[in-house]
Amino acid sequence: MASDPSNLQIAAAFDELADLYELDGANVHRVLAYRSAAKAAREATVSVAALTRQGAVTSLPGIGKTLEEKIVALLETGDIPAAVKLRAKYPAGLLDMTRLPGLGPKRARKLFEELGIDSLDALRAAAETEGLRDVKGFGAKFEASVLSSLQAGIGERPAQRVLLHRALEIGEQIVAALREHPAAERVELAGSARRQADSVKDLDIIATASDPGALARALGELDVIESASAPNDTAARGRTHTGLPVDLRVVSPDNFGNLLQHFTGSAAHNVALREAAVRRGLHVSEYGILDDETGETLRCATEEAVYERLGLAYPEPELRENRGELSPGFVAPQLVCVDDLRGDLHMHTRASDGRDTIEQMARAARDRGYEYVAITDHSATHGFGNHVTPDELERQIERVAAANEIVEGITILAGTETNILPDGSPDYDDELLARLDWVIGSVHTSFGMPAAEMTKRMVAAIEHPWIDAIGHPTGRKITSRQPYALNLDDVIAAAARTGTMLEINSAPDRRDLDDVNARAAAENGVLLLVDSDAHGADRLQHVRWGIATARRAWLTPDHVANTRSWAEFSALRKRARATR
DNA sequence: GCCGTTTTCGGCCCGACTGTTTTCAGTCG
Repeated sequence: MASDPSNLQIAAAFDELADLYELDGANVHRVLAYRSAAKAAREATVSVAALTRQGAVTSLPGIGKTLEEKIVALLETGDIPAAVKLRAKYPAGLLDMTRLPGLGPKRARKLFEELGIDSLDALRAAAETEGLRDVKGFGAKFEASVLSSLQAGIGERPAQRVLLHRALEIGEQIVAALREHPAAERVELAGSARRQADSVKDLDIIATASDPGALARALGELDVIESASAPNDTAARGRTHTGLPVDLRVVSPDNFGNLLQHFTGSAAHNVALREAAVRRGLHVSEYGILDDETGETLRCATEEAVYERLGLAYPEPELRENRGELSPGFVAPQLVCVDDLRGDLHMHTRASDGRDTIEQMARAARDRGYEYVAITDHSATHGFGNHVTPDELERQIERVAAANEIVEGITILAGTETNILPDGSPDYDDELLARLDWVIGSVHTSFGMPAAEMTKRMVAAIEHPWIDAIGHPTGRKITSRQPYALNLDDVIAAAARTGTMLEINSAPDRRDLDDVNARAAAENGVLLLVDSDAHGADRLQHVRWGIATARRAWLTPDHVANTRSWAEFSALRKRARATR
């Protein structure tokens, strides 16, 4: 029997239903209910399928009786009857069509019903023969826009998202350059980049200036900008040479807080914020806060003023995802930051696929202010010529001992990133693992196992007496690889039970665990690690991305094991507890 | 379709832009 659908699969089913109902012309709030349920499933910290079997799924926000029935159908039959019915009614090509600018579900459906257009190809053909203008509400400009969009490849695939580190590399340059401009006063990055999301689709910048028009025009003159237009004195829109859209808004200083808050989002946060405001007789927009009673609009120079007027504690941008930061009892956590880290427990050297030596890595770590590092090269079965045989690992232990003599001011741990074999065992003998100072276990092979087997494999590794931590626990790559099938609630429970740490791997394309799962782990008493997984000394700084995820997971320094001193951290390792 | 200091029905965020219209619905962020 097939295994239960994952939370991501259930979320995808709800998103599909939202799309289909929207095409079907359903009430917008009903469509929103499905999208909100998809978000709830995506962000649930336990298995939604399991929750459904326990009859408790309606405890999730936005999931009621009807959606519960839909999940039950998905569990029992593998599909949802309403989706089957609607798929038969609306060809999949209609959804591709709605990716074109100016063509939403209503208009796509109209073209389908009146002209039988059911794909991008059919749409192109109709636009080329000027057939679209026969339909009321469509004209020549729309035909031209369709052809131009298709020419540009829009619609072929969903809009490309750029990994955060790539976007910030450019975004921070743009902000720094604009700040240098003589007309600039305040310049801040907003949007998902400011929230440190996994990936972004554009950059939003909010500014104040003594000469707004001059600053707006300055965007187009930056080296990183390929082309830009400044339609008026308060806005500019451009594109970087890498194709990333950039929006700049220049606002009056007494309104800066409203705009920055509005454009930082997230959309879900802003919707919930405005709903909370309405309950207090207030209406929030990017222009201010309108008071029903007085009819007056309060303009805010700072974001803090916006939240204060609404009677809400100020949430750091990383928390603004409507995951509890607007709840009445919200108390802003003291989020962990890069400077809190005192060690890095996952990095590679030339012994496997790293570029630098043990000493180089250790010196670079010491220069960052760390007290300890673990050298964790890939293990015996890693392959690609990057593996460390058992003999080689013994020599590596000696090399680490030697490096400890040479490099002062930091403790270097002899470690490994051992492969977790399909049966859950590590690929070195226990005696060898016992001689190390530190062991990370990671899955690098057999990603395709069913959830039940993969979970068993992972739990076995967690229960291993010498495996201190699990590296990149879900195997996801943000834009290129789905996490492997895994019951993370079982993994988290096992980690909590055994005192095994779970890593937030900081590689910018991993950030694994992700924000939602890392938060769940912490809430269940698991200690998280923020590791660089650096393959060179210049990559130790990647912890910035792991810290970004940790902050989005609401983590304080207490939740992160490697914010502790060596004396404290050392005692948390399984080998230290075993010999106590 | 969800939800409840507006509790079992009737609400459910805000504003700009656009093309096609003669006053706005649909789309977008």
